[in-house]
Amino acid sequence: MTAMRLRFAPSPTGALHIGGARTALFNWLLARGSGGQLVLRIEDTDRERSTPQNVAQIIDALRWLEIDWDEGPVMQSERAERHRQELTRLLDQGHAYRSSATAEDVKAYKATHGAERGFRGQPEAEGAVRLRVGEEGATVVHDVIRGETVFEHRHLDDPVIARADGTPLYNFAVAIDDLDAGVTHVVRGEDHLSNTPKQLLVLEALGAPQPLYAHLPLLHGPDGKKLSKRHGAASVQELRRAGYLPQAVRNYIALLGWGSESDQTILSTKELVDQFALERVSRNPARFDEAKLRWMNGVYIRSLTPPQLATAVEGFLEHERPDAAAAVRADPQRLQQAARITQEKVQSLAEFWPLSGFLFEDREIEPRARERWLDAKGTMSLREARRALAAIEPQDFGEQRVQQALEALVQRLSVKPGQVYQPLRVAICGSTTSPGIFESVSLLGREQTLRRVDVALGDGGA
RNA sequence: GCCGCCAUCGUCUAGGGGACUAGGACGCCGCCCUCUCACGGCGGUAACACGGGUUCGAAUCCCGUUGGCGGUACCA
Repeated sequence: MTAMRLRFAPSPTGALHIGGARTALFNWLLARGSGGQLVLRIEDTDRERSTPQNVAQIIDALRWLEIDWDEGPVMQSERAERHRQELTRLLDQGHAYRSSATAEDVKAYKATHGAERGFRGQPEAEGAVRLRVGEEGATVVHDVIRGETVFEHRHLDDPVIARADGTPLYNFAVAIDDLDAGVTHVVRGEDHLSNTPKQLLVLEALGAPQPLYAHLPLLHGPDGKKLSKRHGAASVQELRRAGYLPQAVRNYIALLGWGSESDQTILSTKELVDQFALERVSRNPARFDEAKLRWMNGVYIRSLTPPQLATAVEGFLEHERPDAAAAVRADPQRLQQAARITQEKVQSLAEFWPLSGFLFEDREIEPRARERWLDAKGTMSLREARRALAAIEPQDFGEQRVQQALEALVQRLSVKPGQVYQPLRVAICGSTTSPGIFESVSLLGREQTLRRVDVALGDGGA
């Protein structure tokens, strides 16, 4: 594959959304797969909505996703001189003209000339700069994903490419920037397809070479509407906060609008790089389905070694629950063991603390759990369990020994296992769900276990 | 309104004229495993938007309709 020059060019008007993340990923996969480069450009020419905070947030999100770039970030606003230069050329050569026509004027024009008729302004001394679009002919967008789309010039308005004060507008700046950056492939969302002829026309007026285009299908929320907060985690930041692993997010969003030839669902980043091809990208819009991401995240969590999971959990807690992070950091050994026994029970990093935090802190017993399992019968079982566990020497308090003791008790009492395990579970973790009871008890340790049982029994502590 | 893009299970998709009684994954349902929750295993549910063509033959090609989406800013 020949090396491709790609670019990811977000506008810093908000957080990096899932759609933007996918665009970034696709560009990155192409760059890495072809031995090419990826340029990061920040399109901040919208002075109203662009903020440095958003820039920082986008860069942070890309780093978290482990998507890196070879050049940039290039600030579009810092290229004003270049833009002005080319704008002047266009004006001088008569490819563009100034016009004070407003959106209202365009509307009025269409009312008399027909709605499908492109607007043509009269050159004036002042006003915004419009690119002259010919009456005849058409501009054809050759899209790697969609094939050819023909835009007839007579339907196109003379687009405004710069404000009256000379500052460039998107469709102009983007054409110049892609040109100067030597971009070979413009891979972006389908919402830009209608913009492409304008950019092509700018390039043509400049006598400049044109890149290849690939317009990705748009991403929607579960209801088919535009993705928004309402749909849960819609930005990369939110995904991170929800406890997803970056590699899982990469795998999942790669599958939105693309599928490997082998029909594989779980693909490592290397496999993604090796297998991704623009030619296999779908033309249909896709919906973001968090249920599948959750499942996939679980698969990735289970594929981690306990030390790796421990590290991920710690990083997550540091970000989301500093208090819990401190507790967990105080006992790295236990954290690793906790990771081991929790691994197959969670689908996100966020579930770790609720499920296994009891290994690091005392917890109130949930009222419903107490009601259900610490009644007269449960209390009796719990006393028996306490006795059985107390009989184990502290240094023998391993999983096997705990299991033996408890299983023997179940047998002796001739009750269902749950009749012994559930009250014990509730006593040590405050809830009816936890990692396996033998592992949990053993990890908690003899002393802590007995103490918590006593508290639950009302025999000690408070 | 106008210009344009798109249309296979609920969702992501495979499919590029006969291999399709339409395959995979998630979800959902059932069974098994089982100390809770999960994991895992097995099985099941479920789709070619509609109408015309073209063809011996269409999910696959063409046209139309409908629907969804995008653009239509001195936003990006």
